[in-house]
Amino acid sequence: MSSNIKDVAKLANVSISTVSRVINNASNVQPETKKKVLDAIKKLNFKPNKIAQSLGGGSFHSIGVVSSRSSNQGFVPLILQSIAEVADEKGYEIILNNSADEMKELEKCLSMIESKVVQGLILLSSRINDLLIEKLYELNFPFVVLGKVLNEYLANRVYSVDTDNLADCKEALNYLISLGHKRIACIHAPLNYVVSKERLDGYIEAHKEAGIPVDYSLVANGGYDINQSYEAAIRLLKTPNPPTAIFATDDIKAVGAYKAMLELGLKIPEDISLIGHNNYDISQITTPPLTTIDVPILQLGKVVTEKLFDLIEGKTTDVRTILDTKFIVRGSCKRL
Amino acid sequence: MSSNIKDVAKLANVSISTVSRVINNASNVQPETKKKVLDAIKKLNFKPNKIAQSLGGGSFHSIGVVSSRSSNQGFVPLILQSIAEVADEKGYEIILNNSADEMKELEKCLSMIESKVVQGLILLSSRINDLLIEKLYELNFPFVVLGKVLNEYLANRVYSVDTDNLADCKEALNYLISLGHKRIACIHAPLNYVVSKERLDGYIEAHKEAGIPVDYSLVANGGYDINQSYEAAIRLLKTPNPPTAIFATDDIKAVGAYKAMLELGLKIPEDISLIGHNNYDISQITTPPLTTIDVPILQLGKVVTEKLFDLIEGKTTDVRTILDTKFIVRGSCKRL
DNA sequence: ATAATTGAAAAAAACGTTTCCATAATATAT
DNA sequence: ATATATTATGGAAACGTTTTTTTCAATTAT
Repeated sequence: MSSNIKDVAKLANVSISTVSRVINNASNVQPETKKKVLDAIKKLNFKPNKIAQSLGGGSFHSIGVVSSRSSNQGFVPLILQSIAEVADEKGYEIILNNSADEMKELEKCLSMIESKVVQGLILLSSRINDLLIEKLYELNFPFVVLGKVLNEYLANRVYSVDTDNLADCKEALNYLISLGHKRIACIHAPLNYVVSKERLDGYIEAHKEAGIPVDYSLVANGGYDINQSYEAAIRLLKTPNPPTAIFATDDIKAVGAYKAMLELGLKIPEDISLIGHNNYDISQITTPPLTTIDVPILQLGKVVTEKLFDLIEGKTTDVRTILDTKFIVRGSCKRL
Repeated sequence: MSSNIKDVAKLANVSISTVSRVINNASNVQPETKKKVLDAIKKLNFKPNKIAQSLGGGSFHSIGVVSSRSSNQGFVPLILQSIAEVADEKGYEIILNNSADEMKELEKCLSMIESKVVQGLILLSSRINDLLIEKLYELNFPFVVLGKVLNEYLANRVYSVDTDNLADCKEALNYLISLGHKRIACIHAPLNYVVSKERLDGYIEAHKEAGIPVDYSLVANGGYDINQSYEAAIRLLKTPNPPTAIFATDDIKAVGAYKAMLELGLKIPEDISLIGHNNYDISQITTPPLTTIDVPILQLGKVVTEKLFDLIEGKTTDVRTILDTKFIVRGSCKRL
C-alpha cells in the first residue's frame, strides 16, 4: 500500500540514510542526489511514518491537555483553540484527556507519560489537593497549570498561568461596597476547585477589609450548571433578610441568578445588583448587560502553551505568569 | 532512567519474547514464569513504550477529532466528553485537530493519516462542499461525520450520525404556523455549514407545505456569536412589517434575538414568539423559558464514536444513523 | 608523489517492541 | 516403548525510522 523509506532508497538508487538525510534536510547531501531522492519521494508519494520517526529519533511530539469534566465548560472551546494554534506551529499533536473521575485522570496521565506518548501536559484547572499535580512535580515532568496551585510548597515550584482572581474579586466587591452595598451574596462554583475558592476568598477578604462581617448564610454553592445557580439564587433571595447584591463567580452563575431575580419580580439594578466573572458572550445579552470581569481566555491559552514549550525545550521561564484582566462596568449594579 | 523490556527480561531471567507475551497476556506462558516476569516488571516499574509498541505491533491507537473553529461552540465540551468516554474504553487516544482555516485542516488531517498517527477520524461538522470529506472518502479511510453530507454521491456512502434537522425544524415551524403565525423570521448560522442549510430548508419547506410564501427579507444570517444574532434580530424587528415570530437555528441565536426583543420593548410571547434549537442549558433561563428542540448531544458523541470503532474494526454498521430529538414546548410561543 | 584532510554516501547499529520460527520439553496416542 | 502432537520458551527478524560509524573518493598540503 503505502511506501516506506526503503522503497524510496531503492527507486532513487541511494541508501536509506541518504533518504533520511534528505527528509530531515541535512546539509551534506549533493544537489543532484537530493534531486533524485526528492523525485522518488514524489513519485511514490512517500510520507515518513511519524511513529517510526518517533522511535528512531527520540520522541512523539505531542502535548496532553487535561480537562476535568467539571472544569469551567464555558471556556473549553476557546482555550483549546488557542492551545491548538501554538501547538500546531511547533508541530506538536494535542492529545485530549477528558476523564470522568480524578483517579482515572491521574492514571491516564501517568500512563501517557510513562509510555512516552506526551512530552508535556497542560492542566486546565487545579483542585485543592491535586494528586496529579503532586505526582507530576515528583516526576519532574514538564507541565503547566492554568490557575493556581494551593499547596504552599508547590505554589512556587509548579509552573502556572493565571489571572489574579483574588484581586479581581476584591475589586468587584469593593465596587459593590462603594455603591453602599452591605448585604452581598456570593454564588460560587464547587470549592474543590482552587479557582472557586480563590474567588470566594476575594469576596471574604473584601468584606474584612471594609469591616463588614461575612454573613455565611449569604454564601451558596452554585454547582456546575445554570440551573443549580438559579436554585441557589432563589434560596438566597427568598430569605427574610435578602441581599441587595449578588456576586457570582462566573457569568453562567450570574445568568442563573438573573433568572431567579426576574422570576421573583426583582428589577436589576433597581432592586438588586449583580456581578459576574469571565465576560462570556452571554454577559452582554442580559438586560441590563452584566457588570463582570474580563478574562483573556485566548491569551491564557496562548501563554500557558508557550510556557509549556519553554519547559519542554529546556528554556527558563517564569514559574508563574499573571495576565491582566479588566473590570467591566455595565449596567447591572446600582448605588443603594 | 526508565526501564525497557530488555531490562525486565534480564531481571526475570527470561527472553524478551516471554516478557512481551506476559505484557500482552498471551495464553501460553507458565504461571511460574509469568510470576517471575510480573515481579520484575513491578520491581523495575516498567511500562511498555507505546510508540515502540505501535511500531512493532501495528499501529498507534488513536482517533482524530476535527472541530472547525466555527463549528457550534455550545456543544464542543459535551461532545468531546462523550467521545472521550468511548475512546477511553477502547484504549484509544484522542488527537485534536482544531485548525483555523479549511486548507490547514485538510492538510493536517491528511498528514496525520499518512504518517500513521490516527486510525480514524470524527468530523464534528460538515460543510457544503467539503474537500476533506471527499478526500477521506477517496482514501477509503475510516471516518464518521457528525451531521449530513450534502453531496449526492457521498451522502449514501459516507458514514454519518445525525438528527433529522429538516423534520425537526419543520415541526417547529408547523407549530408556529398552527398557532396562526404567518410572518415568521429565521435567524440562521452561516450557510456554508450543512446543518445551517438544512435547518433553513426546514423553515422553507414548512412554509411551502403550508402554502405560505417565503419572504426572504425575513431570513437573516445570525453569524457565529450571540451579538451577531442580536444585531440580525434588531434589523428584522425594526422593519415596517416585522415578523410575529422568530425561528432561530440554535438557542444561542435565540438568546441573541431575545435580547433584541426585550430591548425593543417586545413582550415574549405576547408580542412575539421565539423558538430555538438544541436545548442548551441557556434555553431554560430566559423568561419565559425557550421553546426549543432537544438534541441528544452526549448520545450523538457516543454513537458517532462507536460507529467509528465499528469501521476501524471492520465491522459492518449502518451508513447513516439518525437519533431521536424532542420538540420541547416551553413558554416562548403564543397563538396569534 | 605521497600523506593528510575533507566530504559524500553507504553500511550498520540503535530505538523498544511484536511476531514468526525453531527448539526443547512435555504430554498423548499407538 | 516409540512415534506424534502439544506446549513453553528462546532466538532472531521485522516494524520504519534516526544516528553513528565506516568506507571510499576527491581534494589539499607537504
